[in-house]
Amino acid sequence: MPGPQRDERNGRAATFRVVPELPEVESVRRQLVPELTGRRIVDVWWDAHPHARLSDLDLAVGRRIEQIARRGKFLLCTLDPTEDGDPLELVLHLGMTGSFAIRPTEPTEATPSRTTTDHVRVRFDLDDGRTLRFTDPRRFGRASVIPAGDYVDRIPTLATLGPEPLSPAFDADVFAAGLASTSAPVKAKLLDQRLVAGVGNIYADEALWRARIHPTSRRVGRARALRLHQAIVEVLAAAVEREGTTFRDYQMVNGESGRYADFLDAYGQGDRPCHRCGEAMRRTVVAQRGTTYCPRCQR
DNA sequence: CACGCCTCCTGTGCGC
DNA sequence: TGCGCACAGGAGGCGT
Repeated sequence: MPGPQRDERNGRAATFRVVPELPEVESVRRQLVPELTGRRIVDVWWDAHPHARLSDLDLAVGRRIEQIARRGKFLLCTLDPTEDGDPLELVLHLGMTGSFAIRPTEPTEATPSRTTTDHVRVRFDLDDGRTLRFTDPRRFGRASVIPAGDYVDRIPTLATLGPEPLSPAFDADVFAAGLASTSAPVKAKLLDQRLVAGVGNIYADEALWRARIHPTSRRVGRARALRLHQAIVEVLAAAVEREGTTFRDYQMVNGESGRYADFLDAYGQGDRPCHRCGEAMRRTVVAQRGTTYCPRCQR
């Protein structure tokens, strides 16, 4: 699951968190499936906060988790139908800093005092004596129970979410047409979630580097769009295969400076030589997001 | 509608 | 040592 990682930038070590994107969320999903499928939720607690994106979680009490699917960066848990036959759905989003843990259920009298500092935002007590904890320091995550599939009214972003990039629904021609009919920077369109689902800041930079497209490019012709389509699929598929581990642990080389493994070619590579042409990678801001690219091979 | 800027939040690094 | 500030970003809101 996403967690603190080592960074080495300009000779200084730093820690930061891996922001979960499609591969990381898929990895989390695969870990949750064997633990949660078939389990009944017997009690729920959640953090009341003015801006908490947590809603109607009490509706999950008494329900059984039937399936855990993923759309983009969302986890979708099907709950069994209510007495009147309406199936419910638990929608989860990790935001920037969300993570899950499954632990033995603690006695209720032992828990309240811990809630302010441990950043646990939601607890789902399960019928097997364990608790699913949703921890989210920055509160950008979300957890909502909705009538199954009622995205248009309840979670519009899900209703307008683009195709899954690792499925046949991600059509190259549709993608190219979508890029052709816009004036926004191509990176903004990748982050937008409507052209393609699940791409975030890291894999947007990686895919653009691989396709040799400048992140601020506002005119992406068909040939480059097809290249980018292919790059998105390759970058995400490779990351899913690595179980969403975006970064490998910081490693020392001959007792000198450490470096990333070769997983990342763009993100976080500012000032380093481009893995393809050796030019110094450059850092800028696109769509209010830190962006790294090669000024020579990405035009 | 499309685009793009602003805000939510908090841990962390860095300058002084 | 400690203070204050900048920075990180997914998604939602809002102004143009």
